[in-house]
Amino acid sequence: MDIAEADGRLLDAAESLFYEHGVQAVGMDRIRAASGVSLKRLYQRFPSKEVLVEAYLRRRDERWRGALAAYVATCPVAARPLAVFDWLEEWFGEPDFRGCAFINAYGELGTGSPAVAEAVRDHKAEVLRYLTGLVRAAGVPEPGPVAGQLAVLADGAITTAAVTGTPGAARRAREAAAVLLEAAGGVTAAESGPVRG
Amino acid sequence: MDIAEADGRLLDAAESLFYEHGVQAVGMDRIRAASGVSLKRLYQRFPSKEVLVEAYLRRRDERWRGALAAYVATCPVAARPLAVFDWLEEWFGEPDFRGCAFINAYGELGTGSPAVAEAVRDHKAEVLRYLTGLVRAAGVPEPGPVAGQLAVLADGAITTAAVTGTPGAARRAREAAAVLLEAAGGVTAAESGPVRG
DNA sequence: TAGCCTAGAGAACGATCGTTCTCCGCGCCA
DNA sequence: TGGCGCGGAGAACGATCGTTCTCTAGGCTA
Repeated sequence: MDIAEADGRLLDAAESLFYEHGVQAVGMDRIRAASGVSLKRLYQRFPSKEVLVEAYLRRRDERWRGALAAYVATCPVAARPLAVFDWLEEWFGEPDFRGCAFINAYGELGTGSPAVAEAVRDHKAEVLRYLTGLVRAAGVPEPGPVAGQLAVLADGAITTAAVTGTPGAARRAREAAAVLLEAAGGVTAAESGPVRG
Repeated sequence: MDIAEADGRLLDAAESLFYEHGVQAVGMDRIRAASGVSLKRLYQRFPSKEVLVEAYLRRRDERWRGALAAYVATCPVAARPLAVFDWLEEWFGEPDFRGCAFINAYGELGTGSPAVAEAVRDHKAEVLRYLTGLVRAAGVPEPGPVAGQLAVLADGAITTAAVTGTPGAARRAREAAAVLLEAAGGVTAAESGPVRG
């Protein structure tokens, strides 16, 4: 097993275990068992648990935003801001959905680990940047405020869906986003039609 | 020290420590030290950490909703749904603000503790009930959907404010709520004026 | 004043944590 | 083929966890 594969296995195991059970509830030995990588190699590649947690968050950030962007890119430009919420609804329906990995990690470790806190802030900032681009491309003249509102709606939908265990919050957030986009933009984004349902 | 005072001191210590550092990062002995209540009495009143955590969440739920309702009740009926976000903004500015205690606890313990998960769900359900009453009293003919949207906005604002460390998300959420209320209601709730600023 | 119940202080217990160390077996180079 | 070094398995270490137990001091009743 080369280094790249070991890293991949470790981060795969870390992601599924940390996301499902929380960071503190998962010991390093459990990650060794799930990954099949020895403890020695684990500590060679990630010299402490905090480093592994940060690496887990940063890789998840890239993958999560990549999956979102790939879905959204299949929609016409004017429909893309609302398509974000369609993608969220699909995500909420997945059996292992457990809320926002970043908010969960921040709540658990934010005060104790500056590295984790920064990774979480970076993720949220990137998402806001991405949403701002979508809103601007959809024709809203001043995209900043609306993108911020959409980001708040998305975060709220994620946490609500996690706690209730149902994906309904995505629909409510989508409808709210449609109203906000129509109120703020010169384009009738809300009328561009639901991508799903 | 009688039982009531011991309970109060234990829950005070549990709340400040669990909320600031997370549940798993705080040991029972630290709660003993912060409360001044002996370990023996602690376990007499709360026979396990999970019981203490659930009691902490349920007391915080009552206090949190009580403080919100007390603030909102000082505003005219039509302005109350938006006053919720003014109260959030004040809360976000407090130095010990650390996000939503319930979402944090759920992210940390939700999959491992059904009692905690239920306490979190109960809290969110009570908040939604409260918001629905506010929206109905403000004259919106069908308050359910809008109240759900406001709940999503509030949760999103809380998590965004926690991660960014700034209270600006409350303003964005308030503006979004104003648009949604005006779009849905027969009353010009958005025009009832900001309570602050 | 003598005996008993309660409560507090803190040691003790077994488990588990993050991290390091030991030991052993297998593959590479002379 | 023989010595060497890297990697895996897992024991070991010190710390800390949730929980229980021991010991002692003090207030109440007879």
